[in-house]
Amino acid sequence: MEERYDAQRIELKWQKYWTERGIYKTDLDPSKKKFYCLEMFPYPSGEIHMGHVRNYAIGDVIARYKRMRGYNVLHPMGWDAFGLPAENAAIKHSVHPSKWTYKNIDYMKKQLNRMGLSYDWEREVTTCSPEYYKWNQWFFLKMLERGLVYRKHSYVNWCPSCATVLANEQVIDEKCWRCDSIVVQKKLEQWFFKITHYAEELLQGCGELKGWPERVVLMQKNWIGKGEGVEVDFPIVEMDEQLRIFTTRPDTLFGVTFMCIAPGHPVSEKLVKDIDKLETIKGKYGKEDEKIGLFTGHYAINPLNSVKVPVYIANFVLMEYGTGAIMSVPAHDQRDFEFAKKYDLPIKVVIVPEEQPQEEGPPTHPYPARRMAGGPSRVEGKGGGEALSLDFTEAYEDEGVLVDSGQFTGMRSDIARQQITKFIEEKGLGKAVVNYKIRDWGISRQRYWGTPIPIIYCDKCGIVPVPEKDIPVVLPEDVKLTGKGGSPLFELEEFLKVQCPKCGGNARRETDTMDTFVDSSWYFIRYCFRKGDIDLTSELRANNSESSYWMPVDQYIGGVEHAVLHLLYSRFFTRVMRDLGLLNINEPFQNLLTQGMVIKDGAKMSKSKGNVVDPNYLIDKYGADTSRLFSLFAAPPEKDLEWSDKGVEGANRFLNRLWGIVYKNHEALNAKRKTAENPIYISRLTPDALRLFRKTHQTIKKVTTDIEREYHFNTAIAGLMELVNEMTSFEPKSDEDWATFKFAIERLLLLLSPFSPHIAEELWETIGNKPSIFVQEWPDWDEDAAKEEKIELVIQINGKLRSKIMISPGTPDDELKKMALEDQKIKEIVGAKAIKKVIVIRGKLVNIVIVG
RNA sequence: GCCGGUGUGGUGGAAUUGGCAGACGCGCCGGACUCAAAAUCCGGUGGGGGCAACUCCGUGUGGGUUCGACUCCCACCACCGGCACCA
Repeated sequence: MEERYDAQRIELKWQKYWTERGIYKTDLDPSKKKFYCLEMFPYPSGEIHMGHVRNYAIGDVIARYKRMRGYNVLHPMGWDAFGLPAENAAIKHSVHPSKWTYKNIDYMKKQLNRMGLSYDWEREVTTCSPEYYKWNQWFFLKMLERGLVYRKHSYVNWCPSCATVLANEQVIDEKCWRCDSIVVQKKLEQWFFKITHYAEELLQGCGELKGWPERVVLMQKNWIGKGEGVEVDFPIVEMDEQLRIFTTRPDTLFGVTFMCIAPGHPVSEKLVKDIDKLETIKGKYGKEDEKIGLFTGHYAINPLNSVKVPVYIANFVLMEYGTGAIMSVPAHDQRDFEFAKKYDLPIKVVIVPEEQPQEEGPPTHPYPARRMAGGPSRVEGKGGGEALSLDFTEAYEDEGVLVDSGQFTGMRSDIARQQITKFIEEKGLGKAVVNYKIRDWGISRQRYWGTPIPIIYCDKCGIVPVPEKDIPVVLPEDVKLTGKGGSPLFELEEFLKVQCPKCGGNARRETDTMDTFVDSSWYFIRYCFRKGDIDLTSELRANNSESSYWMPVDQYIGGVEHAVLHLLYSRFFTRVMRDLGLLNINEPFQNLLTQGMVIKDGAKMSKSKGNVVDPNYLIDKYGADTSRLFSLFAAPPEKDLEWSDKGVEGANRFLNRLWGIVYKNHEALNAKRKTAENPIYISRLTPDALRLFRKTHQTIKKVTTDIEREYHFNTAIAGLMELVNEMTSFEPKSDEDWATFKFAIERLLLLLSPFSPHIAEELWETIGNKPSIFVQEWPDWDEDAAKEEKIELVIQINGKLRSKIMISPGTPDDELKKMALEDQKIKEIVGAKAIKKVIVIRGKLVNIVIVG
């Protein structure tokens, strides 16, 4: 054994050993309980960063721990390999995206292996390979058959200089993330996945996500955005048109003083003759800063009270939500209020704050001032209270009591909502409806490096899906990427020109590719099988298929930035696949851990801020074990991790100390076969040895429960450090001492092995055990052995710490009370004062309550 | 604006059910080793007061509940994150 801890040497040694023995290869084994441990796969950008190190260190600890716990663990890794950066690199460096991507994968795979991660590489997924994206196309075709894919015109984010559609997340402050051009809205014909078909189910399914962080579930719920309300038809005066509106506040229907419709609303062109003015409004559509409107000259009738109200075109009304038309109640909606002020429209109050019972004081005002907050107030005088002051500064949007609302006057607003809805339905004026904020998922991208959409356009037959037998539609490689915009596929005749599968005539292929989020929506299902060109659907449909064994994922780990998009899409895809008879689960991810960011100098590490720490440098200098240990020790996984050079050195120091202890004793440890597990030894232990023995059991307990309880690795590692501190001050002399010492070291190495696998494996061998430590079982602790012989009893007087005494655990309450009262210090303080009460918490404390 | 989260020493963070606040690490201070330094090892380290035994204060702020509150309740402040004309 070498005196110096040489991380590089032992890490290479054991990585080679593990790979050669294939100890991470996983097979289906129905006799064992399965555990599917998954980390979000990386985009092969070129190099791993600290975020990856943290993410994958967390996942690896869980995978290794579960394996030692006897689970059959699936722990795979792959590459989210399609995407725009590859195209950018291609243009900049004149390399093909494919070459660039595969080169990056090669390098990053080496980096991951240097971290000593326990992946089964035989299941590696690379989304840009035809054998993978073929199934994107297959799903597309099946969804098309089922009406879950459709094509429509819609507004999309368009970068004029790149000449491509951008995803929402690629638009930063209304600018293109790549070239900083202002992104515009452009109407384009695009392919959509009908995720809204599953909106209700995805919302309901949130209830099943017990193992997810609450905030992520909440973000999903908010994203789906269910709104229950009612649609009401307002007839337009002197026209054969109904204006259908949606509202969640039917209780305010009597307060309608005007109507607004979206500039893109189909009726808008019928109502407005001045097209120029309409275009002006359209130009300001969706702009948050100002509300502008245009009076159409037309009026509509409120079907509830037959009041005639003017109809406006307004830029703030969205075509995409509800019906694209609203009833405006300025007294009870802030936006309507602002609009009414601007265009001098009437404001009619129909809800006032509910009367609160006043406990004291004269009833100077019928409503508590606190709740009025700038809202409407009643003017004293006119008996019935119908006269209301209108000089308030903002809309009153809270609940209250209806006034001036016909037969519903006096009703509480929440009840009125139900009653008016019922009334509308009975009279046939409209119907109760549910709206969702979630929109269908536009998947068309005018990019090259993605999955070709398997569609053919024929002049005679129209839109023709590529027949199933003809997929994959392979992405051609011999293209020229100029960066001038537009898909290079458009220039490629061999790709573009195709025979129509229906009529055999000349036809043209779709040149758009799929959003890369499609790739990542089901990759975790592909991992259930070996890599290669498999017939995925037959594998999925097979009896006792590997997917039914492995799915769902037991633990998913990744950044919170995917809280909505990727996780929502995956939940959607899982349901689609279920309905295609390919899966028998509803939710793909049982438990989700969203790890925090890696922070340096108060900001997320990023190249533009120049505060990145290169994992290569870290592993070169300290080794993978130190790097892993630090990233797990510095903060609990779900919190942000503040980078600290000194902290890394601390982690390294700990491993060095451990190495030193073993080095100092390795010959003796190797010679001594026996460990202290045998109770005969225990009875003969010296007090020092007994203390170490007890600490060892306590540490097993602590580390195990810390891992089980919310993966609190930071405190688990702190426990390991305590045990090492204990060992440092222990000098074995007798056989019993050595047995105790060896026992402590062996347990420590087992407990350390998921965190810092190489050094644990090396020292395990050094002290005379056969590799691999990872075929060992996770150690158990003995509750009795972990128990302290004497524990401190805290004695408080009136809740303040006044004395401590040593007691035996299990001393009865009466005894504790007696001991506390007899304590010298306590006697002095209590003196002659009367004792009101004594509270005894068994094994912990006694609190004496005295007067004065 | 709406929703959610977080506030603990010089610092990253502990504290399982309301029961010793500050585990463990970093830093700092002192000591050992050394010609010296680094590394390593040993000891100390929330703040104020006291020679000392000891004592008072202390978990963002202000209240409350309780024998007892970092923990529960109410109000507020600060920071972080998500959504944002969603009718």
